[in-house]
Amino acid sequence: MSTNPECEKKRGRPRSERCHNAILDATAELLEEKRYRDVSIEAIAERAGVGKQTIYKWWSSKATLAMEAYALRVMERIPAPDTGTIEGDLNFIMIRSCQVLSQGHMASTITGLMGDAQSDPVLLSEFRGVFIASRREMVSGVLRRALLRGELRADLDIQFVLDLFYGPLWYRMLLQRAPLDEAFALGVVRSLLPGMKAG
Amino acid sequence: MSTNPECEKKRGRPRSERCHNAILDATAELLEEKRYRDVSIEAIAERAGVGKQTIYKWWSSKATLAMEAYALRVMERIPAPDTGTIEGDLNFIMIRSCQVLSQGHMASTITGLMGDAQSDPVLLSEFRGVFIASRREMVSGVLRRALLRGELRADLDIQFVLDLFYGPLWYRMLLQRAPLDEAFALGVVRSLLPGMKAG
Amino acid sequence: MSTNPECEKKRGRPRSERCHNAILDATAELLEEKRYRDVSIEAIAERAGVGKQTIYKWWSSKATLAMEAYALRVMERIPAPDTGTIEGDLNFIMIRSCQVLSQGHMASTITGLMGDAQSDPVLLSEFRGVFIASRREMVSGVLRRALLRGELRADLDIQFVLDLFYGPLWYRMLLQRAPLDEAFALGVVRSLLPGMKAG
Amino acid sequence: MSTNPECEKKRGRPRSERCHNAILDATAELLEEKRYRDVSIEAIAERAGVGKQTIYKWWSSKATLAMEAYALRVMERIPAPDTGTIEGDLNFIMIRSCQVLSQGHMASTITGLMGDAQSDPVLLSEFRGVFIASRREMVSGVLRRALLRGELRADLDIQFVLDLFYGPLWYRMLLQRAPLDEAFALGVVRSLLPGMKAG
DNA sequence: CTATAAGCGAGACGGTACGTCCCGTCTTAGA
DNA sequence: TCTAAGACGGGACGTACCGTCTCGCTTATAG
Repeated sequence: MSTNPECEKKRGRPRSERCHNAILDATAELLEEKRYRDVSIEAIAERAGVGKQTIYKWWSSKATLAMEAYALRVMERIPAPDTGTIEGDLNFIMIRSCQVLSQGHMASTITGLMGDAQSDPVLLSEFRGVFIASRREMVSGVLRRALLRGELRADLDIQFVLDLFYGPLWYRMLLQRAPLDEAFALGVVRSLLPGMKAG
Repeated sequence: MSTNPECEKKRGRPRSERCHNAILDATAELLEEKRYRDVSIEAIAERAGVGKQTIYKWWSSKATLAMEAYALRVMERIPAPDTGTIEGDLNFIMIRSCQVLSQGHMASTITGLMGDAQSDPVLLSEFRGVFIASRREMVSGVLRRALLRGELRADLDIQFVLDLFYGPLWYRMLLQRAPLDEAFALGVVRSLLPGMKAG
Repeated sequence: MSTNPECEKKRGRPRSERCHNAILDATAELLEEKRYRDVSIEAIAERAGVGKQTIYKWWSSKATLAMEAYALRVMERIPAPDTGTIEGDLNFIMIRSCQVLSQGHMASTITGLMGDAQSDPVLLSEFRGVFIASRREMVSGVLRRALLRGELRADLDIQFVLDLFYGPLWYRMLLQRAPLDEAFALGVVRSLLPGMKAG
Repeated sequence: MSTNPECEKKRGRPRSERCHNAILDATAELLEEKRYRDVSIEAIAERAGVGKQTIYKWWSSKATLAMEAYALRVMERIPAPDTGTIEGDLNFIMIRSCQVLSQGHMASTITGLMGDAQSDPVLLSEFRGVFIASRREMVSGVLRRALLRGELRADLDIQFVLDLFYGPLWYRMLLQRAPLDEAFALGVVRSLLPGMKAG
């Protein structure tokens, strides 16, 4: 994220923390005000009271910047649950995820990022890292715990289950065909569990 | 699709079929050569040997044009199967879908369209109509047939099943975390069927 | 003007008088509403309720059309005087000319026409014919009458005098440095007469 | 001319002198190659190897740019004479002016500028400043000198005389009815002097 | 206590594409 | 055959941002 700051030698004026934050804040603000597409680097720079070069210096693209500024903090709103049962855990996660992804320009930002990422493999993997991996790992942990408890089939392909789990959520978010409500969340979990349960 | 064809009156020079096609062809060509983002209306006009205005006259945006030019013809490559069993039908559809969506700049185009569509409800519903609805209806027919045959639970929520069916596919296509191969296709169907089957 | 209508044979639908006038009226109206530059053939056609082609059929350019529609009728507002003395005649003409050329978008139209005419010798000579020649001839007659009366030097170069007479008027109109008022009109005549008078 | 040079502050990258000149040169070149009307900002930018925006940044219109690029340097070709007599001075100025205004696309450029200027008071006064004022002031000086020498009537209205002096020249240039030759130049001076001389 | 080296704001710059306007030509149907 | 309507290729408009490039100023460490 925004290049490694732990440089061996450090001559010259050190990076301004104030400006770093101002840029991230401006980006987050603008992404809440308007759609990803309509947020320009130029506007971010102006809002942050910063030269464009300063942005380009630390972030390679609007996408990278947006991920750090906006997306990360959003992803963190879905913490790892521990209700004791796999059903409870998954329900919690799915309901929370639906809530978070329903908010504001979330869908616009995510699709925008995806669009940019399709052009750029590095960016795409960064995107996966930020938006996907951390939540997948969290759910992964939940599933492994359930396995240990003997709730789930021993031969479960966790990565594949994660695709089945998150797929419908993203699909609905992007298509906006129907709301990401609690009924949907519970339905997804209920439908997947039969194929996962032990016995 | 390129404005309504219900031309009650037909005064003035009629729309040129040649130019209509030239534009669609040029668009399709360019979308195969480069990413959605990098295809400009200007380039389409030049390739088609057409004035920009002529494009703007019939299509409101690059997205609308791209959908008509490129996407439609791609979607048609997934015909309705009839293997006799729900398992066979769904496997066929999913395998074909994976193949089609893996090709060329497909993912880039779709994400680009989605990005544009997030800004514009009209466009989004048009997008759903073109890319989603027709295939959903096709699968819907397959499921209803299986219902009549008694293969599936009578209380099945077909629309919801469709989300579960297509969700993982789109999720993988967009994230490019793993390939859309046959193993994946068969796995999705195998995982969903237990929760759908009668008895 | 607008091509000769007295064609020998006359098969097919005859030229519509209504539309001819509608075009001229629309042009005149628009030239009174806005500057020459800002009047487009397209706007004239629409205002006149006429196809563009109909305009192009009868007039070769906006300039030609404008001259016929607007300028001619203006020029006719400066009739030939006969006060009995050269001084009286010239004063009358100059005062009237100043009045007419001060009105509305007159200057804009004339400069616009001139601009177009600089590119096109045919148009320029047409312009001279419409705007210049008729008034020059009128003044020419006035001068010749005065010559016969013995008021003026016998060796007077009438064409040259006309340049001196009209030059300052156009110069002021175009530069708008100072108003085309009566003082100016009388001043011009008063200044030129000494060099023209007999004896 | 090209926005104020009174840059109190000078933050940011300074204006490129090279590009400033490249634009002016390109404009002058193009105005010598073709008519004012046919010179586009786009062509100027391309010829100068410059972005369009850079032009729009420093000049508000093609007219302003043309004046600075082309007209100014032309006007300077008519220096103030000092032959000792008013007749000699005026003859020199008029002959020179006729020569300069006869050259190339001069008439086209000037009429084009005038056409644009009729729409825009600011531009018109700028036009007067560039094309008119400096030469008028020069002639004004010549006349005042002659007044001091007692050659001219003490009550001479200099501004008015200037209209009489320059009017016929512009009139002929624009109408192209007759050439701006030496005979014409001498004729104008000869005709005006009687009304100006003292005694 | 300088020198050197970033970081930073400001903003000029070459460039690409945008969406619009109007040009002058064309192609229909109907008068 | 004329007309209204309007589609069409084309050219230029003026604007918005892109990413890069100077500048002068500021703020550090290294000599």
